[in-house]
Order: sequence, then structure tokens, then C-alpha cells
Amino acid sequence: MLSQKTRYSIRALQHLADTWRQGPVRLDAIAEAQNIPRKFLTVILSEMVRGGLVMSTRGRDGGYELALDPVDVRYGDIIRLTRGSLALVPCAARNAHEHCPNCLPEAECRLRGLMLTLRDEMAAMLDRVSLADPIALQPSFVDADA
Amino acid sequence: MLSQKTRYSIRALQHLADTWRQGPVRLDAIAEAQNIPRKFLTVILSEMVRGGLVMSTRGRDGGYELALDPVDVRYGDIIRLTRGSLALVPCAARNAHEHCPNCLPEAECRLRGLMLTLRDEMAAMLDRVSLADPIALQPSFVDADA
DNA sequence: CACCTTGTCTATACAATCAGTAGAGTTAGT
DNA sequence: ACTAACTCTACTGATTGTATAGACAAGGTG
Repeated sequence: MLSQKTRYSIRALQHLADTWRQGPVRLDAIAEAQNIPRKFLTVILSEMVRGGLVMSTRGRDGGYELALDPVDVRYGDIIRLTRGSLALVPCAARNAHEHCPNCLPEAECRLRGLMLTLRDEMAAMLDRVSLADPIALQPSFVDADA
Repeated sequence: MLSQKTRYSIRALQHLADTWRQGPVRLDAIAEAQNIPRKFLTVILSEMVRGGLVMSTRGRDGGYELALDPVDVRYGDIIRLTRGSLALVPCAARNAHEHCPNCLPEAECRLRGLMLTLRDEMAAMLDRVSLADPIALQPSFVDADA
């Protein structure tokens, strides 16, 4: 699961993408439009600023805006920034690789083999879509599950 | 991330798949071979039994075995059983659908649209692979520490 | 039947992470 | 200066995750 914080981050960035090139947007405007607790959003946006995805302006008429063109902010980047990795197990992370506790040696772990493949598929999908892309709101339901 | 418990579950089931049709396997044998805390494994296997993936036999020469042919146990099933859903956000679950707190109306939520698509891709992949399938073991990373 | 082996179940403890808040500080425009 | 904005560190409470304890139930064997 994505944490609530990651979900807020993404929605905040979508908001900034929608107002791209219209000057800084005040924190309160984002909080209200996106239904995010104001104080929590300060923490989230500060993190985005430190991560280089967002620029802030202080003082009167200050606020936040994207640091990059929305085209260049891919969903994979956002998730990597907030969560450190796209992988579903620590040992399958491409960047922030870590050993799983109480596991078999990695070279023998089938779960890891599977999760590496899955991670790559997820990455391919998430890195194909940017904040500038339109997103189908209700993709057709496929009977992929029983 | 998959929880430690889900990871243990999968490794335990892989072990049972490997010993398929060789009679019940004792809990201690699984715990030792798979490096899983014994007491925790009792909880995990009981859950698998209740979920219908595993059968147990009590008494002397008792133990656990798969309730189904390994071919019929897909990784998607296992994750759905232990975690309730494959989705990365509650509102994108196909089965256990739930609203996200503090979100926009679902019909307008782009994050949800994206996550539904991603969930479907993940499901397609995880439901293609069963416990009977060989899994390519990928070499572990060459890292400075080790 | 007595007994040992193995699984079952409920309760609990402990720690880590998550979600959100507090509040003093900094910067910039007027 | 004054005020409207963002910034930073710390903290708290709730929830979840990991694991263990211990009493109980069932099945096979002599």
C-alpha cells in the first residue's frame, strides 16, 4: 500500500501540475482543494522541496510551484522520492537495495526473483506516465480476479 | 511493501510445493528450511489452512501439505489471501474496495485511475505465475558491504 | 487407555511506523 | 516594523507489524 502521505504528495503535485506556469500556489489553496490537513501538508511540501520536485517562494504572494515541467515528473519518480523504492520487498529494490531479514540467501530466493520482475514491470508503467498526462478516471473493469 | 508475514507465507508455500505429494511436512521442517520463527509460522500456517490453501494433519506423522496442486496456486491468490488485495491504494481494490480517507470524490481522482491500471497489470503478472512454475533467480547485486 | 506428538486458538507484549500537530523561526514584500 | 507566507525540529497518540506464551484438541501407537 502507498501511505497516506505518499497519496497526499501525489495529489498535491497533480494540483501544482494543473496550475503550472500560473505562479506560486499558496499552501492553503492546495490543502483546501485537495482535502489535505494543512499542517501535514507543510511537512509534505517541504519534503518535495528538499527532493527537488517543488520550488517555494516565501513572503507575500509566496507559495509552491513545480520545479520541473510536468512532462518531466513521472509517477515513478514521485513514489521513489517519498517511499525510497518501487519494490515490494527490500531485496528487490534497484536503488535502495537492502537484505530482507530472516530470508534465504538472495541467490536462492525465488520470491526475490519474482519480485524483481514485478518491480521492473511496475517501474516501466509508472515511468511512462507523467504529471502532464491525462489519466483515464474509470478504466474499464477487466475480470482479472476471481 | 509486502509484510514479513506475507513473505514468510509465500516461502512456506513454495516449500510445500517442492514437497508436493510426499505427505505432510512437519512445521519444524519448514521453519528450519525456510528460516522462519517457529511460533510465528504456526500462526501463518493456521491462516493458510483457514484460507483453504493448505491442509493439516494432526498427531504423529502429521504436518502440512498444499490443499491444491501447485499449478493451481497462483502468486496473486496468495497475496490476496494474506493482504486482502493487490491494490496499492484502498480505493483501487477490485475485491476489497474501500474509500480512501481525505480523498477527492472517487470519480474525479486521477490517482485512483492510475492505481486501478497498475493493479490490473500487477494482477495479470502475478496470476500468470503459479507455485509450480520455475522462477528465474537473478544474481544478487554486487554491493560494497555484502 | 495412557501418552506422546503434532497442530489450533486466544491473548498478549513490544517495537516500529504512520498520521498529524505544536510552535518558534525565517524570509520577503509593503 | 508589520504581516503573510514558508521552514524546521520535535513530539504525541494511534495503529499495525512481529513475535511469543500457554492452554487446548486431535490422532496414532503400544
